[in-house]
Amino acid sequence: MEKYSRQRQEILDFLIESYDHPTAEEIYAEVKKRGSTASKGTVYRNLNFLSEKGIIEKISMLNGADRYDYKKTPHNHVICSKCNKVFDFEYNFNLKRLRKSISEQTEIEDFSDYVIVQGICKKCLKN
Amino acid sequence: MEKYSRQRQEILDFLIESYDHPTAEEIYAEVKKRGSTASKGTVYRNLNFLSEKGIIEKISMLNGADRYDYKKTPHNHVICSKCNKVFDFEYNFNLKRLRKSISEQTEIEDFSDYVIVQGICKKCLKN
DNA sequence: AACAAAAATAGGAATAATTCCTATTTAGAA
DNA sequence: TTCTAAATAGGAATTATTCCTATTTTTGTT
Repeated sequence: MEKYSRQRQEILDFLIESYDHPTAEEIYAEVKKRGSTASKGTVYRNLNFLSEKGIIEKISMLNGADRYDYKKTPHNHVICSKCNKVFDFEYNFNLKRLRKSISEQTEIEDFSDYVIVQGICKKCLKN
Repeated sequence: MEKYSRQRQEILDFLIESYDHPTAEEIYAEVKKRGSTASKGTVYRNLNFLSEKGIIEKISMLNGADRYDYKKTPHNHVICSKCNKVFDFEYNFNLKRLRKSISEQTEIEDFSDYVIVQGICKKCLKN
């Protein structure tokens, strides 16, 4: 019996059409611009709600604010540790084998269906 | 011409013998306990310094403070998204193929030599 | 050993990101 | 339409981290 408030829907709608992994602040600014009454607290609460439900993904950054991504099709993330830009990539990890290996070595049992890699982007390499 | 101050050395020494990916706060508390004069600012400054040099790794958390890890031998991290515990694991990713694939799909060119996976640990699954 | 310059420190203020609080409003079920 | 749980607004509070500046330390040079 989910109560989907107007605000929650507006936040989700924006994420669905976003392709650039916005921060909570950016999401707040954009939905406000579009006329939403959502407060900052509401934005954070809903981002957490949606990511706990597995509808969106919260991406933890090495520096600066977390970013959010609607889970369209399964994909992985690679993050530039200098400028914080997040890129999507697809890759056929052998997930079954990977999970087996991890659960043999650690206490982790339930897995995300994506992987995170860090690196440095072309632009930042030049500077 | 590296200047390795006493404080920097104390911080690094503690990380070298740590196996549990402590936060800056925990590192600060522990080196203080051992008699270091290091201030919190110094701890943060040195953690950033050491991770920029590639000597330690800064691990970005989904919630709560970042964690730090001395780079002993190359290994990957899997993080429990509930309790934030970080586990090490080894896995033979085909890094060459993975990197080629990522750089074909994104702007990333320079890569970290490890991968991050998220999941939920046994203990948290029970609750 | 003494000196100078660059680098690093202490300690606290400032900032950034996020969560928490409470009175009010709203969504959805009956 | 009414009721109640859930959600909201808006701001205060908290947490994590960076920044600031006067002082101290380190290291290379004599």
